[in-house]
Amino acid sequence: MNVKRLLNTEAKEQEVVVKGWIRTFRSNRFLAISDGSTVHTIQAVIDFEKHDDSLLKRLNTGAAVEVKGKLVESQGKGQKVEVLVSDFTILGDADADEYPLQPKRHSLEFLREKAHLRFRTNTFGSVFRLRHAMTFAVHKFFNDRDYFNIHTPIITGSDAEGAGEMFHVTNHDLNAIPKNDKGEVDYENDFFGKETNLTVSGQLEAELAATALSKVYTFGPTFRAENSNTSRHLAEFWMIEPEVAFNDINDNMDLAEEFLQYLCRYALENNRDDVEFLNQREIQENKSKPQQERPELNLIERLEFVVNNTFERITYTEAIEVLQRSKPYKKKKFKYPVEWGKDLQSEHERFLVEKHYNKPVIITSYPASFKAFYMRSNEDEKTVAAMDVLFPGIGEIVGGSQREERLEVLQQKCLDFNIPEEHIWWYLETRKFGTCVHSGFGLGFERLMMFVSGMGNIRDVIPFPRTPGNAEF
RNA sequence: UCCUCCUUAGCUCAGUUGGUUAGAGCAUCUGACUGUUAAUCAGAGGGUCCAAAGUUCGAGUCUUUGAGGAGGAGCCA
Repeated sequence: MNVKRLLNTEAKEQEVVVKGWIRTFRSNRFLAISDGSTVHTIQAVIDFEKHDDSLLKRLNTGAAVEVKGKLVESQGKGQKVEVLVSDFTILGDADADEYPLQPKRHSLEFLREKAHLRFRTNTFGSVFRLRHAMTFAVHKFFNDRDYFNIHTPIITGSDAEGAGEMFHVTNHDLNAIPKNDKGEVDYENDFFGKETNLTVSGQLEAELAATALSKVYTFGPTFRAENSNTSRHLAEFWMIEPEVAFNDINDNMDLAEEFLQYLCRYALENNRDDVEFLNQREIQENKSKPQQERPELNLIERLEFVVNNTFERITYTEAIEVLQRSKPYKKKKFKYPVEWGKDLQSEHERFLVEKHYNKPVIITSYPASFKAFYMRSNEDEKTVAAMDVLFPGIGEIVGGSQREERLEVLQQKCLDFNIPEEHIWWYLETRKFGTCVHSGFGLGFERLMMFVSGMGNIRDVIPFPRTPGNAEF
């Protein structure tokens, strides 16, 4: 039985076996053992007079142990039950001189460099249990609503997405790259016979499936070779992309809102221990920050806020008007200009979400010029049926749109965006045969994880982050 | 890629205007104590002050360059 189940077991002096790793050994008597099944440890009480001193000395933080004994009600105050140890075995030593994790606070930066061991801390244990729960909740949400999970390719020959810089995939000898007559790289004789990359989005392929299975979603790894050095970007991340036939942009917004609320509620209801631990961690961390930088709501309050409030829905044009009427605009506090046709900057989004509306905001109908080719043109022909969901502290957590389903309009867009039709002939054929209104969006899984865990750096919500200059482990 | 900041003991951090032998807490080791909750108490050991070059009688402290890290911007999820 694991620690999580043992802690919820009635103590009747029954014989139990616990295997796990030592967190602390206090007073030569009290062993706190974690097996990762829960944020809590189980206390094992050792009668030190009955055991060899040299054996007790090896009960260091980090060592793997097996203890046998009776499960009894605890005499102490911190826990309900504990194990009265009759026998214990040290399965794996952890030399206290060398083991880097001590029963004290470590910085997240330090633990990031010890990513192979950071699973053993309370914080990362909670984060990664929560990550599993969110993964499960994503699949449950869609499965319960008759969606089908589609595995879109990770290696792609499609270069039409334009979502960002791509990592090349090749089998060529990089020290002697074969060139063709024109002096260009000879992809014809490469493994796939054409230029290939790691996917930046499964959306185009998901659309193919949606135009037959109606309701589909992808949940897979995504790669961007952008040189982005921020706390919100990774070179390798996981993205969820639902795509739904016959949904228009409003249905799409409804879906995104319901989905995000479901996930936040799931964390609160099913991972209460971990969320509460992370809530306390954040409160402790904020104590050392100046009052201004502390969030108004704590983690649990923020999750409850999302669950209990509808998202504000405004158009890009309305957002510009709100910003132009705002105090920071009039006092010239914004660094970047606010005018129709200019993209919203982080400072503008933050103002709308964190100051003006003070709740999640969905912005729609962006000018076509700074959105992707596949987004559906609105009647005004200046804007497209795009939507961004903005969250406090995170910024853009969801980006999506109604897709352009009219073949001629899409062909014209390809021309405008310099996308050769022969590159995406297969995509265009969905518009040629039985085309239909359809919509979808992308949710960055790690951005969601930042929100539900309260972690401020995206590198701390994925086990082994991939960022520019770092692919350790 | 750009801007700003940081790098001092195993970890978290102090270190004043450039001035003798660079400090604290935790961890480690030795001992005491033994129903503790990051146990407590006493003592001890532990430093290439990120690297290189420079200014200076003298550099942890000032300058330049480099490396690593963080925050912000851009791009986005």
